[in-house]
Amino acid sequence: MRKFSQQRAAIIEELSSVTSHPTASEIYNMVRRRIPNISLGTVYRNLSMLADDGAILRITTGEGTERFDADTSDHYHFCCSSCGRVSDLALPFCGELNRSVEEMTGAHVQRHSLIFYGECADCVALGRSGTA
Amino acid sequence: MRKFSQQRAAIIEELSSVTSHPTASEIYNMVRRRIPNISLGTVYRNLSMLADDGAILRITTGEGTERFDADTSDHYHFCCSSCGRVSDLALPFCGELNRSVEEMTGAHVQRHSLIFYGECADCVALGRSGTA
DNA sequence: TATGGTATAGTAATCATTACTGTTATTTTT
DNA sequence: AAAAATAACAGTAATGATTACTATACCATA
Repeated sequence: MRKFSQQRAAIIEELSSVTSHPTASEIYNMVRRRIPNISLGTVYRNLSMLADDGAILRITTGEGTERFDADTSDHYHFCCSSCGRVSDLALPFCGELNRSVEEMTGAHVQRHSLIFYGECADCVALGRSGTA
Repeated sequence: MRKFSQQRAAIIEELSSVTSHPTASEIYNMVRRRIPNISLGTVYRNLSMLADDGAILRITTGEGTERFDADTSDHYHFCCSSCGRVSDLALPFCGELNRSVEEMTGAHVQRHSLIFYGECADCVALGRSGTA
């Protein structure tokens, strides 16, 4: 049975306290304020376990590093190519898509990931472009 | 102006000859049959340039390594968690989604990526599960 | 044929992530 | 509540994909 460690609790709490979809090392720095000698490996291991359990979401944007989200409700993301930020979208979730793909392919579909890429409103306003 | 090198031509040709969405090192091995001393760095650099130019597609599945696709038409992908294969889906493409997100957020949306995850029909039939 | 620009091969470096090892914490059993 | 069993930890080393670097080679044009 899975044991309840302070480290795992702190990771969940810190991740739940933000909406910024932090990376593993950002979470590491957040948790270190509470548990100064926590190991980066511990953060990675717990994030993986939690994501595998479905307790948190792992977001793969392709911009180098994985990001994590404590909000496990079905939703989609936007990733800004200029500042690198990832934000939630209030787009309706299409659960039926999974069923469509199953019928179309015979595969067993577990989930899908929909990510939009571009320049966020802030970056557009500031005239930034291209450079992360 | 961008120069047309044999290496780049070979990379495009090899990638166009398959529908398997190979990784950079798979493409490296394919091209090496024709240009034995081509460098892995050359493959990576050309794949990046081609993807940036929109001449090929870069597919980020989150299963460790990036994959590439010579088919640049708008389409979606399925990624099998058991065998790791990535396949094309004949799902209708929703270009209007980009516009919706723009109106909703004020961002400038360039593209979106929709990937389905699960166990492909072959793996379901063979009773494999979980292990890549 | 000299010049400037782009690409290349080969190698070294980077960086996110994972694996390993001996120790500590948590749970379960007595 | 002590002991036994097991999961998790800290710290560090290893892995592996990707990028950067450097000196050389190719190609076009003046």
